Amino acid sequence: MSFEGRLVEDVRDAVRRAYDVELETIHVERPNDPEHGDFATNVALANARVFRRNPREVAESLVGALDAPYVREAGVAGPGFVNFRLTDGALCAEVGALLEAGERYGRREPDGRPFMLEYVSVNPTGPMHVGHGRQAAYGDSLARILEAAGRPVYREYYFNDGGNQIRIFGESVAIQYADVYGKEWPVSGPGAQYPGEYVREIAQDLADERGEVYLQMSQDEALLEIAAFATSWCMNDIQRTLARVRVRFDNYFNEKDLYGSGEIEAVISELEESGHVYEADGALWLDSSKLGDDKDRVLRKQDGSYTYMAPDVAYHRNKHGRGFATAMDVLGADHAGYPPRIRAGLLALGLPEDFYEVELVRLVKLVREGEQVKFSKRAGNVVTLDELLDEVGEDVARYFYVRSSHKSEINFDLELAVTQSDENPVFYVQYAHARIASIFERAGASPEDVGEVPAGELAAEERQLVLELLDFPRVVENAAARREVHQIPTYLETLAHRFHQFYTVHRVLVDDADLRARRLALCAATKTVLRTGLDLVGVAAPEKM
RNA sequence: GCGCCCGUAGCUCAAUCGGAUAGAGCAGCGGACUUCUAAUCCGCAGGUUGCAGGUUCGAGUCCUGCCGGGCGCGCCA
Repeated sequence: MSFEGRLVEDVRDAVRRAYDVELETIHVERPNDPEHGDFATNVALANARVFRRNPREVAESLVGALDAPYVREAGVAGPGFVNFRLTDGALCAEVGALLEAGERYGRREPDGRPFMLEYVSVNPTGPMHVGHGRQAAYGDSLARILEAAGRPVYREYYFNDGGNQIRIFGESVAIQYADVYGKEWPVSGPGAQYPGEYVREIAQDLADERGEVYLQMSQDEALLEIAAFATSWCMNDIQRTLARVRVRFDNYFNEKDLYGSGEIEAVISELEESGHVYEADGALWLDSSKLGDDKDRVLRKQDGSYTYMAPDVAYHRNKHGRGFATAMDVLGADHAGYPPRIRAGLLALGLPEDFYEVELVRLVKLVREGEQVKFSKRAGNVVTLDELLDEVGEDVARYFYVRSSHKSEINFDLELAVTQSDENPVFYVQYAHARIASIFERAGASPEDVGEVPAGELAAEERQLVLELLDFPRVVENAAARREVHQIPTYLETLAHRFHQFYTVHRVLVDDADLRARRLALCAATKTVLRTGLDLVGVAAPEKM
């Protein structure tokens, strides 16, 4: 158990002894100012009313009643905080426990029903762009963090290879394909066409692989096959890019399967039985306005075809049927209108309210030479994720994507990203790791060989470093519970800073055997946590830089 | 107009779900390498946390109202 957990229990005991009162929540935290001790609690302040005494007085009696051998010093401060200072021996022992746990430190064993996480899910009509990159980085990191926090995670990518967008996309490719042979493809309508060089590339590949056949067969038939070729081409492209940024999925779920299995019809009739649907203007509506949405939504259009909502509700229903405790969608902020209607549909089906969860990831604003780059798929001036990766590298991209809260917009200055890459905080963290590796190389030892941690007095920088290391499990837990991936980078930067401070002041490879062993243990522990933390956001921990 | 999200140092962002003197990086200025990697460290400067109220021992954090920005509000996906 962590010090925090132990302290909470011992403070609870102290309260019981002093006042014969049972408190539910006791908050222990690490003060900002080291002068205030290693840990502090505000129980006296928060519960002054319960005790009917002034907070400082309460704090005094709690200090008197506290029985915790690992606490060297407990004192009252400020308006009524109780500050704790731990013994160096206990801190050293904790570092030993950390090393014992190794890669498992900060991680819990997976337990409970699996958590379904859906992310990216971009339509196979083009390459991934920089906005998708952020969703991929966030989603994959969140999956890793949830797993570390003990939730088994199943990662799924939902893709649509039918529907209107795909038809238009197929036609766009067909036009270019015909052009390869100097022919013109008869356009079916005024619909939008996909711009971008990759359309031509697909058409060329199609021509190279299959030849002229599609110019001979019926147009409808040809279009189907061309669209199939094109979407599969794009899926390959997307998967290659994802692999490049170390983002993986357990399953790719195909929308077409929902049509084939009859699940959509089943869901529609179930909704009809629920009494939440009605017919109007020749269409079938869901009374979603009664289920938290802004207005009612159409499920089946006048022409008898479904809106996208029908398969999407069926899809989430399908997730529930597969036994997942939670289904979370990671979506771009431009899809903010989507969750309320899906939620409405699921509520109508009688699914529990907490089954469906959504995290919206803000879009990435691209800046080039101080000016914002407006881009849209339609205009064809997208900056692809691959281009970004070519410029800044995988580690920088992944780290930058998740460094700030997914709820805030980020500006990505392309020029700056390249020219200032040396000052990127990701290198700061990686450098700390490489520095430690270098110490072990010099010592002719391996971090795995570090055994017992000889107890002894710790210098201020060592204390700060140890306390930071011991905070890691809480950070992971917190990041998972709040779905805040950016807490990991924030933590890693603080930890790296603590290490660099320690490194500057204290020499590790000294003659004194105990001191050397203790400092090597500190280094090994830091290295472990840095590597684990970097892994949680999919960034490499280099041995050399 | 309605709904959701966001306004924190010149810039990019944090702030442990109400705690003590709001912190980092970059940019600026000044220091520190004959010793394990100076991609580092230390110091200085930089703030009315958009504005105005409210809740209480205590507010960047919670409530209300404004101001400013983003996104959404299709029988498109």
